[in-house]
Amino acid sequence: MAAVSRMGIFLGLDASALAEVLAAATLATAQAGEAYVCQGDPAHRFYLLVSGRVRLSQVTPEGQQVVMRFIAPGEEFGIVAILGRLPYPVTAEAVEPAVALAWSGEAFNRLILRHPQIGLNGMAMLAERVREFQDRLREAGTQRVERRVANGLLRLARQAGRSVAEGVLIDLPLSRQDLAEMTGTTLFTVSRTLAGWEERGIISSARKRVTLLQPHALVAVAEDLPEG
Amino acid sequence: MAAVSRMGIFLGLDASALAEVLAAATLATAQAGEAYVCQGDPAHRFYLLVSGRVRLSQVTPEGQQVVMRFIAPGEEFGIVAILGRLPYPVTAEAVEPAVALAWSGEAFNRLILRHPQIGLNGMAMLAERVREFQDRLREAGTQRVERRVANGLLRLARQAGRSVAEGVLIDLPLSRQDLAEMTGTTLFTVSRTLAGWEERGIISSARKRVTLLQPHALVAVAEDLPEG
DNA sequence: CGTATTTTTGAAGCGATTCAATGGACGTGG
DNA sequence: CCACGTCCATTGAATCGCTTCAAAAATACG
Repeated sequence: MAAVSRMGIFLGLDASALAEVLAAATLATAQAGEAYVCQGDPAHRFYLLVSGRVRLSQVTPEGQQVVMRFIAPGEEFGIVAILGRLPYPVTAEAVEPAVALAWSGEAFNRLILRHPQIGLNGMAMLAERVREFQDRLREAGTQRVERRVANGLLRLARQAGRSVAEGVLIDLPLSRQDLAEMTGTTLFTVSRTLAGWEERGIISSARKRVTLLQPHALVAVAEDLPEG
Repeated sequence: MAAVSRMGIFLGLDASALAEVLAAATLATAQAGEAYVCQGDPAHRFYLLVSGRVRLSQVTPEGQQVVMRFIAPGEEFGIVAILGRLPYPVTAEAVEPAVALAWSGEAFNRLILRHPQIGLNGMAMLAERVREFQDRLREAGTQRVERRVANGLLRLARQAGRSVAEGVLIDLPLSRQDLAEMTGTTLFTVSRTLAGWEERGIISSARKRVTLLQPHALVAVAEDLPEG
C-alpha cells in the first residue's frame, strides 16, 4: 500500500481511500513475453504496473509492428477501458516478469466518482502522455534518423536507465528491431547508427543491450549540435 | 448553456453544476491569426472552444513549425494548465474568428474536485487524444508520404468536413505548407501529391482550400489498396 | 554441438528533399 | 477598376539519406 500511495495516479488520497482502491484491485502477473492485453480485444481492464517492464506496440494492417512506448513501474496502461468496451488499440506485453494491479473499467469509473482526486491525477498523467506523443510526432516529422534514434535512446535512459560503472545502462532487453520500431526506421539503419556511435565511444552495445558511455555526447547528437 | 451541456467534457452534469461551471468561466474571443496561448508561456488557462477553429502548432528549436492538430468546437486545449505552471508546449492560434470559454488552472481543478464527472469525462477525452496521436505516430513511422497526406486529409474531413454539391469541402483555410507540417513532409511534395490526385479527379483544390470529390478513392490511397 | 535468433555489412536503387525560378491568386490603395 | 505588392502554389533538376535485399558473422540457447 505504501508503494501504491506513491504512484502518480493515487497521490493525495488518504488511507481509507487507498484501502478502497486496493480492495477493488486484482493482482495480475505476467512472465516475460506474456501479453496483458491484445490489440483488438474488447477493453475491460485498466492496469497499473507495479514491477517489471511492459512494451506497448501496435501492428499495422500490413503486419508491420510499431513500438509505442515502454511502461515503467508506477505507470498505467489500458486506460481505454474506462471509455466503455472499445477495442484496445495496442498490445501490452511484459518484456520481463511483471506485476500489475488491475481494475475493471466499471470499478475504476466508480472509484473516480467517489474520489475526484483520482480523476484529477489521471488527467494530469494523460496530459503528460499527450505531451510526450506530441514531442515524438514533432521529432518524427522534422528530424533525420540519427537524431530520432538518439532521442529514442535518451528517452529510454531517462525512463529505464540504471547507473553502472561505465555509464548508464538501459535496463531492458532492447533489440535493434525494437529501436527501429520506436523511431520509424529499419533495423539496418539502427545497426549502422549504433556502430558509428560505438566507434566514437559514445555508447557500448551488446545483443539486446545498450549502455550510454557519454550521455552528453548523445544529447549533442539529439540536438544536432557540433560534436564536442 | 445548452451548448455547453452537450460538450463532451461536461456530459452528465446537472443544471446546477453546469451553472457553477459557467460562473467560473470567462469568455475569450480571438480574430483570425490571433493566438490564444503561445508556446513557452506559463500555462495558467484552460480553454474550451465554442466556435471557430484553432490550430495547435509547435516550433522546433531550429525554427521549423509542426502542426499538431486543429481544434473543433467542443474540444479543449491548454489542458497543461491544470498540471501547474508548466509552459505551454504548443501555440494555439485561431485560423478564423473564434470564441472560447476559459478557466484558470486552479478554478478548473476545484471544479473537478467538486464534480468528479468532469474528471472522468476529461480522462476519456484525453485518452481519445492519446489514441489519435498513437495512430499518427504509427503512420509517421510506417507510411510513405502519399499515404500520410491522404490520411491527414481524411482526418481533417472527418473533423472539419462540410458536404457540398461536388463532395466534401474541408472547411478550413489550409495551405500546402499546413498540410506538409501536419504530415511531416515539404510543401513541394504536398503540392505534387495533390496535383496528382487532382489529375485523377479524386480532389479539387484551390488556394488554401481542398475539396474531396471521391473520398472513397482517397481512402483507397490511404489504405494502399489497388486503385478502384 | 547444432539451431535459432540477432546483428553486421555491402551494394543498388528510389523516394523525397532541396533549391531556384516561374506562375497565379488575392487584397489594397490609388 | 486597374496596378501593384504579397503571399501561395507549381515545376524542374540535382542530390542525398535511407531503404531494400542478400549474405555472412556473431551470439544465445537447448
